[in-house]
Amino acid sequence: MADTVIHTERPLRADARRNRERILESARAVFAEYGANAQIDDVARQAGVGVGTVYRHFETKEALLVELLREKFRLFAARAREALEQHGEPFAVLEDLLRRNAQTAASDAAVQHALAGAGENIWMQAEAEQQELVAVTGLLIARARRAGTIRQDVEANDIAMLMCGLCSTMGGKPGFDWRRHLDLVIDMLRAR
Amino acid sequence: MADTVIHTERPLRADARRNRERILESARAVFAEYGANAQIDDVARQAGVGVGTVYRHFETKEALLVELLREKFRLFAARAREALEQHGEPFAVLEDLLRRNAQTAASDAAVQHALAGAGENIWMQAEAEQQELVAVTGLLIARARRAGTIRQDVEANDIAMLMCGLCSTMGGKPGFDWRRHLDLVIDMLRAR
DNA sequence: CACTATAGTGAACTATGCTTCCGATTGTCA
DNA sequence: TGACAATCGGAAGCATAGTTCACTATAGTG
Repeated sequence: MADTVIHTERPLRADARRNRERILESARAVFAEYGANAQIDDVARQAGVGVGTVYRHFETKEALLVELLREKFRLFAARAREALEQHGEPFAVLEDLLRRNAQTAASDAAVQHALAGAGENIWMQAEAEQQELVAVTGLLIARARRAGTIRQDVEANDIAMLMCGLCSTMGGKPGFDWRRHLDLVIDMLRAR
Repeated sequence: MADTVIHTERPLRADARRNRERILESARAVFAEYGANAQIDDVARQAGVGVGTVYRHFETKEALLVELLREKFRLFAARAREALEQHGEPFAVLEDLLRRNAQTAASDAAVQHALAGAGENIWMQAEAEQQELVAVTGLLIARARRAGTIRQDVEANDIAMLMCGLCSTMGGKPGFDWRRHLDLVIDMLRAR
């Protein structure tokens, strides 16, 4: 709503388009490494532009973070759609998807932050993309359910919650090994 | 370590003792309701003391949050020890414990925040208490394992991670129902 | 009851980091 | 190429919230 730009969008000037892309690129890197606490100034510096330029392209810092989270959800959804094309054993396909997504989340502190619970606001603003992801995941689950290889009572939102939970263990708390934990969780999802 | 006060502690003056208790009480309430973002000023106001007084008792805001988290871990550990005394079916005892702890976490936004991944620093400073909790949980698991009612490959840290994960789903993200999720998780822990 | 060490108070200070603003630049188009 | 609108830059402006400190109040003690 707040970002549904209406006024007929004229094409961006060449330099503006270039800068917008650079800013997103740097933001991806900076927030991935330092989490949502990284500063706009850092993003700007890394992109080789002034802060003002960042603000020309993104209303607020939050808007930038939201855009990045949306990107990630879109990526996850795209992967899920791909998975849907595959003809292997449905549970195995799902498992592979989860592992890949976990790996992606593990290398992005901002995503962990958003999924792990803090960053409510940001999550909310990416709801459409998240819903889309849940929808596709639902199809994958349905298929595995039909094959009888996944617990019958698992729903798409459970997968979402488990992945969010997994993200909350990625921060490096001593004794916590998310890979091991993911192995367990995946095995727990299997049909008995 | 950082808080192992050495200089022979003389007993607090009566008003100081009273205020310290009031501050903790208010902090529990305020942080539980508004999370770790609540302000020291709010804690002070609620406690009916000046900010300076809060700082007389707690070096920093973080120190206060750490103390509260420690309290929670001590509570969880105490419950776990109680559970160890009980003679019911070991898995059922563990299940009951998890449900009660989840409920406690659900009513405390600061705990959710700390467990869900943000608040690394705070978590680290409560490590001793957390380790103690993991240790006792280990005993409960061992018992259930002997009874053959829990998955043989579950470890105490897995329970910890699952609970942290659960906390990350409590923030009220649309479509996420932590109670339902807990039911699933608990059932997934059962021996096949 | 007087004295003093301990404790309390809260306005002021400070640090951090997001956001704005306006003069300088630069693409675009006639 | 000239003109101008779009864009950029980054110092300065603000807002927030944690923390300090100089002064006042009071519990404990002889």
